Amino acid sequence: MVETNRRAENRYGNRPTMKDVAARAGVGLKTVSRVVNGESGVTADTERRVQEAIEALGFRRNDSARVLRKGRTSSIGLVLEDLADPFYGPLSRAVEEVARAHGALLINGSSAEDPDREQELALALCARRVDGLVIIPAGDDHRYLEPELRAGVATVFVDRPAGGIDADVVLSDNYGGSYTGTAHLIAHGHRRIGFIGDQVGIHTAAERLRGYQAAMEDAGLPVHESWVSSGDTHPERVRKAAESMLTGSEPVTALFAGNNRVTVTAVRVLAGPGHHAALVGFDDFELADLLSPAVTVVAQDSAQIGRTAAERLFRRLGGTPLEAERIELPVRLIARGSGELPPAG
Amino acid sequence: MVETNRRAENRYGNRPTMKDVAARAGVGLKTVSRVVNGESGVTADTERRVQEAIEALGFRRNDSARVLRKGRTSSIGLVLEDLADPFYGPLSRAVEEVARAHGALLINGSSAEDPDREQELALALCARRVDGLVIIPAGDDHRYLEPELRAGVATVFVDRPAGGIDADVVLSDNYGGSYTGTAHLIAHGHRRIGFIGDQVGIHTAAERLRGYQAAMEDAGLPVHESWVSSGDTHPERVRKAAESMLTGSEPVTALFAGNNRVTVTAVRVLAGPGHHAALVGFDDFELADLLSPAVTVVAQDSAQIGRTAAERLFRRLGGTPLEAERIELPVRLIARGSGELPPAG
DNA sequence: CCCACTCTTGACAACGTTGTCCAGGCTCTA
DNA sequence: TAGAGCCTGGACAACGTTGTCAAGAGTGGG
Repeated sequence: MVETNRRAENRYGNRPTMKDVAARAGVGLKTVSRVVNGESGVTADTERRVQEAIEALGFRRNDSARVLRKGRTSSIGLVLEDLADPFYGPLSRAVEEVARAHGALLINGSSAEDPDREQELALALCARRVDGLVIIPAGDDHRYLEPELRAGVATVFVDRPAGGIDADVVLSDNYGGSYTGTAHLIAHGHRRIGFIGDQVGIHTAAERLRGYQAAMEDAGLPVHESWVSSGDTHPERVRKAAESMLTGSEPVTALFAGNNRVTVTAVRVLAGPGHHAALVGFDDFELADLLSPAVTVVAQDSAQIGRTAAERLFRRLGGTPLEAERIELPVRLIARGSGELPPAG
Repeated sequence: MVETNRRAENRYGNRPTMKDVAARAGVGLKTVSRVVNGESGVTADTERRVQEAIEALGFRRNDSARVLRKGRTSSIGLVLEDLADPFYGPLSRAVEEVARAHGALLINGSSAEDPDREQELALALCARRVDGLVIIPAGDDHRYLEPELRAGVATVFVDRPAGGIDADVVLSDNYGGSYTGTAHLIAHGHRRIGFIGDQVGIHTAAERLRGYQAAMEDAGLPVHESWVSSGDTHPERVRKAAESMLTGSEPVTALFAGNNRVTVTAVRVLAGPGHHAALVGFDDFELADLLSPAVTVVAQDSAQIGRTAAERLFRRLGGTPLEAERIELPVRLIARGSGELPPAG
């Protein structure tokens, strides 16, 4: 009686177990296990009886118990910034596809760019004993993962290197892409070019800024301090930054936007009255080609990044011993028009 | 020796357990459990010793074992069509936020609109013993979930009702939205309006088609058979459909696009030379306001849909007994210009 | 006809955690 | 100072599964 109560309270629905199936089919526990896992060594007749019992009871194997016994969960974790960001959708999907090909499920969570939340999430995933982790870092100290790495949790970082630990990282050629994009503007006659990017604490943002600066310097162009704006990518801040660059005492004739969100805001500003400037943005986005002018971008392939990271992770899981490596993927300048506007005042 | 080997082979890294922590701290197993779970009844001194041992060994509780014992996983599953689709990003994120507020993790997977894959995923999630499921159906028979529902897995469907079982569903007013969008075109003088939608087997697609037809009928307008095209949303098919409607013997002067992917393709077609027509699309999309003409849409709030579904799910998990319910969320016509083009030939 | 072998089957322990329950030591009061 | 009561800590079983191992049934060859 007490036993019954406890079960009814604690557990949902009191699901049938292999024991129940075994009892109903009149076979041993292990035989049920064999059938459920498609192992050999069960006669057709026995298997049929077991299958019938499974059907009748609506049995479904409890993977928690299985995991406990086997030590592998066949699931991997993905910590990203924001699932709703169009950059991460394809990335996440690509990771999922690779995981699926390896028979693994994907558990993911958004850090909302908060380092504490990143850590909380990553550790929660480790507590679930995911086999591996793909992390898009929000923070810059990942020593909290040391025990996990030692315990064999395969870990690959994406978009930015890990801080304080030695781990794989897959990222785009941010510096080179930014350099190329800026050079594109210079090649079309621009000499006063503004840069609006994300907070410099973020690795990608810093790299992209560096690429812009190098391109300017290599072209012998000065960079007026009012031409560089780094900070959060909130539309209002970006809008103000863009407007002051376009109307200041040293007005720019072109803008380089440090990421997709900045680019979109920049497009909106430039669509406003009286603002004419060329534009190149980092990250491609849907419909960029249909705007007028169509927006020239430095495109990174987020699906490719996700795929690369996930494949690396499964190679590690497969047992291949690998040194921590930095894998840099190329980016591609897609010229569509907005970068070719002449710097006519 | 044999024991050691087995562990080293099967398990990753041989993580420390509470037993190891207990041994190192010189306390009992249960005391470690108490410290880890923040339970009372442990002196400050004992707690400190245990904490030190945890730090030193890099112990992290194994949630699989915990789940096995407790019967609840504090995780929910989300089965959607494609994480990379911009409609599902915000939805997924919203579900995640609600889950987070309830201390649960989100496991998600893409069905790729394949019913078999949907089932495979949903059942895999059930095997992990997720506490609840949010499903965007790809198939139309969900009786395979009956044992799970009986076992207490809270389940909420999104976007389309479940087939063959009695379950909650959260969806947009597809019929009404489509009716309103079509009526908007009619109000601006269009009499020959084409409809391009997804496969009619899909509930939302059928409802939207119905809305279009009703609006036409209520306005006393005939619907020429060549004006309706249903099928997959592959750009090439949509492009052909649109072009034949625009250039056929009964050319349309306006298009109603049944979902965001169709809308985008339609925009591309209309941007081509010689094609002039008004356009209203179902689903809003980023930058719709920056195109020329800006695209008028019937917008559904995917984040709101996700939030509503997840909240419903957690109310069920909280123990509130609820009848299966159909929750229909309103949609909103956002007039931006492309719907107001006059039907001038 | 018996032995050796194979094939099927089931008993049992273990995975790492938490709930139950009891023991021992302490404090406080009469 | 003895007894009652409280607080801390630990032994043990159980969660549902799988790996190990051994027993029993059946088969074929000598």
